[in-house]
Amino acid sequence: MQIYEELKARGLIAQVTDEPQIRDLINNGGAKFYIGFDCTADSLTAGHFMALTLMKRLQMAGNRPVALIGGGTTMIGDPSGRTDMRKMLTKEDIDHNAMCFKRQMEKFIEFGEGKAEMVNNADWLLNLNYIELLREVGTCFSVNNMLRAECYKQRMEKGLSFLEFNYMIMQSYDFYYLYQNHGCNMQFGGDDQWSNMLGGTELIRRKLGKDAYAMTITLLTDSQGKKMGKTAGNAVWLDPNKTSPFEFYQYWRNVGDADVMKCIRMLTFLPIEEIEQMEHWDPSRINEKKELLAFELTRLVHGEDEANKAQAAARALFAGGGDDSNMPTTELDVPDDGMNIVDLMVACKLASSKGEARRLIQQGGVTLDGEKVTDTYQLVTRDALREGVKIRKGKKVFHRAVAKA
RNA sequence: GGAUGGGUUCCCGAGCGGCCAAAGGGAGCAGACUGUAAAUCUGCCGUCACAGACUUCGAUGGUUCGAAUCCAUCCCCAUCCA
Repeated sequence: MQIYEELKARGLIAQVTDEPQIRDLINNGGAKFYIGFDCTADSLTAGHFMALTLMKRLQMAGNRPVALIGGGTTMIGDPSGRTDMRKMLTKEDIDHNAMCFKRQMEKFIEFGEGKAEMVNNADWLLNLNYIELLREVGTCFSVNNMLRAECYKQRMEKGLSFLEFNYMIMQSYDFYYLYQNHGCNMQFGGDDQWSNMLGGTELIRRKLGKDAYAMTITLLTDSQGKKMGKTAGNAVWLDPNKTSPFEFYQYWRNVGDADVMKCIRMLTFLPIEEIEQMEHWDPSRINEKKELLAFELTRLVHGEDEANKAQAAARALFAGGGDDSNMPTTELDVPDDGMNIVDLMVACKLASSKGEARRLIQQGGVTLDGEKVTDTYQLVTRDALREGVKIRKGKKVFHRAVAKA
């Protein structure tokens, strides 16, 4: 099976500008494609992960990936899929974030001579001259058309600033620039990027009379149509300091039944034939699939060792057994007379306030070393903490607290 | 620049002088049921020294025994007019 067919079989392709051309191009390794990443945070998320896997898949098929870090576009902020303006980031924050992105990507994709390239659009966007730009590319954009784009339509009611309105032009310019200076003939992105991407192919056609291609990947949504890769409104990060490998594993271990196969198909590198086989597994093996998904993804992001540890920890905790050495742990400075359970929970970030910690205890949701906590004043001695105690919040959150040596 | 309607707790959205830490919904958390799933039901859902106290309703001042609610100024947003 060739790469285009494989992507299709995995359900990754959402929209394409010219299917026969694109198929031909990527199946023959003739594409040099880019994906842009706006650096709005200091770590990539599970959402970006899919884009990274796509780069890798295409790279394995002989195509050349270009990872574009949006040091320039982040200065503006993409209004697509947003109901209000993004927080404005400072140049320093953006640079810092771009560095973090770079480091994470390098772990996953091979950069270097003849391999993947990494560019930062700050390098060309930041020095643009307003009047020149207007005369050069401004003439190629029809405001009437832009306003018809879905991404702006949604914003017509809530309000859209001129700053954000220009995002599409900047992204289009990126493609135009990369086409000319890096030989990029294709752009990939999430399907919320579709109109921005078309802006680029259009610009290239008008300015250069050449064809460039665009293709979007299906956003990973759960069976209810919600974007995946978030817990409680927070992103699942790829940075182990922000989302530990254990938590990362757990996120995927807990996906809904209806979403497992979709995730395996879209995110893992298991051969497509093997995945088709799994479709026919007995329904009782559903948890096997979830473990497989969680393990595979953790392995890809954090490495084999971490994946093994996370899996061992999860099995120990949920299937009984004693190996709790890989549980998320907080080291604390403990006073001589010990710590109150409530304070302990706040210190371990298991509760965001003491009130919340108390509530959890009152509702019977807290277990300390296997014993249900009933008293909000319960003291945990320093000796106990020196050994380390196991706190369980609810059904699934396990945490170890240990006194600093 | 003018006219009108707005800015309420994570989000949407009621409240329009005391009964308001503020209806309702969503999200989230916990409990029950389960399979570390979904659906459902129950409870919780500003902070603390949790009896009670303290801080919050765009900002700042003011009126009042008392303000999210009234007044003034300012900032921001939407719609229409320029």
